[in-house]
Amino acid sequence: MNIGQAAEASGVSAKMIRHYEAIGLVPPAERRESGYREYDPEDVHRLGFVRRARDLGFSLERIRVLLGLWGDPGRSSAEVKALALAHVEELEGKARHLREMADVLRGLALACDGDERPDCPIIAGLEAGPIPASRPTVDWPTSRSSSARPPSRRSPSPGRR
Amino acid sequence: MNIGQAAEASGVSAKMIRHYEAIGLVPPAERRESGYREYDPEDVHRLGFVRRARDLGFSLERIRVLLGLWGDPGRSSAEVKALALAHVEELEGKARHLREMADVLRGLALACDGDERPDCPIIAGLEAGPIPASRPTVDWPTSRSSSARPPSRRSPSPGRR
DNA sequence: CTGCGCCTTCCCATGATGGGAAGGTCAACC
DNA sequence: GGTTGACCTTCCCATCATGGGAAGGCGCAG
Repeated sequence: MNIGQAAEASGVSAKMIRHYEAIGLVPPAERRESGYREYDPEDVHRLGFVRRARDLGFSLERIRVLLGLWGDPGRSSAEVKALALAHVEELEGKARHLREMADVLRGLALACDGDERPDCPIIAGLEAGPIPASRPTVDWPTSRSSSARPPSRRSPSPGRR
Repeated sequence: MNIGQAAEASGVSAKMIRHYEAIGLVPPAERRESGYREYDPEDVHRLGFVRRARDLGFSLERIRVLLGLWGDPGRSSAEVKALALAHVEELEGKARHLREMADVLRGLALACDGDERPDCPIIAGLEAGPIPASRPTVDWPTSRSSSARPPSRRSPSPGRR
């Protein structure tokens, strides 16, 4: 079958199939005399494996390892499990991070009236670091009128250039 | 102050400060005769705003909007709140997605003995379709000999597309 | 033979960030 | 003064996974 059919059958786009071949994630497909790639069910099966691993959030590099384990008759399920659990940790870490950001932002939004007035704790929070424990927003000598209307046009610095 | 100092004070790397300037996220910095960029506290303040917005997961394009709202005396807090809440939704959606993937994978891992034997439901799950419990019999020639592609059989269905 | 759809390769773009090279500037120290 | 080392400048490349599109070749129905 052609790459288009393999793509449809596996759920991996033709573009990606070529890419996976180019980076050596999957073995180079057979070629017909015309140069067309030729796929058999085994190839499609492998591509489906890759797609499902992607669907579970595995990076291509990890999938490379998974493919190796898949094809290794002497693999131990422990290896696979360890890889999977490490990945689970990673996914959960990312999810936690996203949720934390969402929580902080929702906290700010809750304090925001959401009316027609400009006063807004969300903006205020972004202005003066609500995010705990990151970097203390240096209290630079706000000598000039910079404490209220920041994004105004550039104020003329004395001298220079 | 130089870009390095502005970077340290704002928590945004010098590299990124230049980048933000290049894409027009922040106004071009003043230049000294030498070509060095010159930053004042207001610039640092704005960079800090950007960094905190990034820390909350806003994309640079959204931060562009936020900066506009920040500097707009006529903004309504409702606008800001709407933007923030939309972003919260997005963050939570992503978090949910990650968590779902993690759950599925952990489910597979729980079913995996993790011993010396090669049998592994994780691999099996990746091999065959949708994760749940269903298992459409896979009877492809799963010869794991890596590249023994036996029958280069011609696909009998000519009508492409 | 024509026409159309598929295939090929090659280049470019995304978003946010960083690495590093080649060369200019600043400030301090002897 | 001269040297040195830290800093700055621009420019290009890489990441990660994916896609868009151009230019040209192949396959098959009509």
